Amino acid sequence: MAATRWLDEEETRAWRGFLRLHQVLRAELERELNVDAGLSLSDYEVLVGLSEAEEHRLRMYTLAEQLAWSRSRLSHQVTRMQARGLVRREECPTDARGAFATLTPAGLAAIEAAAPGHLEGVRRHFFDRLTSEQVRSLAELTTSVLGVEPW
Amino acid sequence: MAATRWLDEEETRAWRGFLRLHQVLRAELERELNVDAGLSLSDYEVLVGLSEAEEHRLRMYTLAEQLAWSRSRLSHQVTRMQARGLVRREECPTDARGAFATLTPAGLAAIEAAAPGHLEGVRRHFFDRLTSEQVRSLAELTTSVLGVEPW
DNA sequence: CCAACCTCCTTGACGTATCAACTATTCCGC
DNA sequence: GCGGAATAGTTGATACGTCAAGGAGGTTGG
Repeated sequence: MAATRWLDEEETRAWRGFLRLHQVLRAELERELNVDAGLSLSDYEVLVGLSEAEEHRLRMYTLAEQLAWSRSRLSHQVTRMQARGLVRREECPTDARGAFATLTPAGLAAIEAAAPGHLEGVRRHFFDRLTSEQVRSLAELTTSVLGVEPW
Repeated sequence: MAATRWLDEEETRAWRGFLRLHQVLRAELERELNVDAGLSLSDYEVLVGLSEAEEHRLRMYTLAEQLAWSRSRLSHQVTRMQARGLVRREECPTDARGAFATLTPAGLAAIEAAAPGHLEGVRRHFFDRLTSEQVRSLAELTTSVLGVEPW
C-alpha cells in the first residue's frame, strides 16, 4: 500500500472549485428553472434527450446511458413525469422486456417554453464570465477525463 | 425581450461535458466512499469542514456558507450525522440563537480513515487524466466564474 | 425601551437519488 | 431446444435536498 498521494495546492483549488462551481450553478439554475417553468433540472434533461430523439422517443436503457443515469433513477423519474403528463411509456414491439419513453405534446411544449430562459441563465451565470479560450479548454478537459464526447 | 442566445457547438460541448463529468465523478466517488468508509460525499464534506476548523467546530451558518449549502440542508445533514455519532451540536454562549456543530472523536476517526482512499479515487478518476496545465486552467476557470477562491 | 425587523436555526412535506431485490425476457453454448 | 447467464426494466426502502413556514433571539431607530 503506497503512501497517500495528497493533493497539492493547485489541485485542491481545482477540485474544490469544480465541486463548488457545480453546486452553485446547479442550485441557481434549478431554482430559476423551477420558478420560470415548473421543471426540475432532471425533468429538463429527460425532456432534452427525448426532444432530440427520432420520433421523440427512446428506449429506457438508451436514455439512461445518454444521461449517464442508472436505470432505476430514470424509471423513477419517468414515473413522476408520466404522472404530470410530460412523457408516456410505450411497449417495444421487438423486445418484450423493453420500454420506450415518449415525449407527449405537453412535454414538447414544456421544453420549448423552458429552453430559452434556461439557456439564458446558463449564459448569464457561466459563459458570460468565461473567455472563449476557457470554454475551449473546458470542453477538452471533459473529453480528456470522460474519454468520449459528452453525448 | 431579446432573441434567445443559443449555445454554439463548443459551448454545448463544454456545458454538457461539465454536467456529465460532475455526474460521473460524483457517482463513482460516492459509491467508493460508501463502500470503503460508509460515508456519503455530503458526510465527507461536513467532516472535512469541521476537521479543518479551530477546535473542530463551526457555527452552523459559517459551515453552511463555506460549503455553499442552505442552512436547511446543513441542519438536516447534521441531524443525520449526529444520530450516527459523527458530530455533536453545541449551544453558542455569545448568541443564544446560534449553534455549533462539533466533530466527535468518532467523526475525526471516520474522516482520517476515509481521506486517503477518497483522495486516491479523486486522483485515479480525475487528476491522473489531466495535464498540470489543464489543472491550472480549471482552477482559474472556477475562480473566474465564482469570483472567489473556493474556500 | 419597545416595536418592527432581521438573523440563526429547525421542522415537515415533498420531490429526488441510490441500492438491493425482483420479474420478465432474451441470448448463448451445447 | 433447453438451461444458465445476461439484459431491460420496476419497485420499495432509505437517504438526501429544497422550499415554505415558524420559533426564538438579536438589533435598531424613534
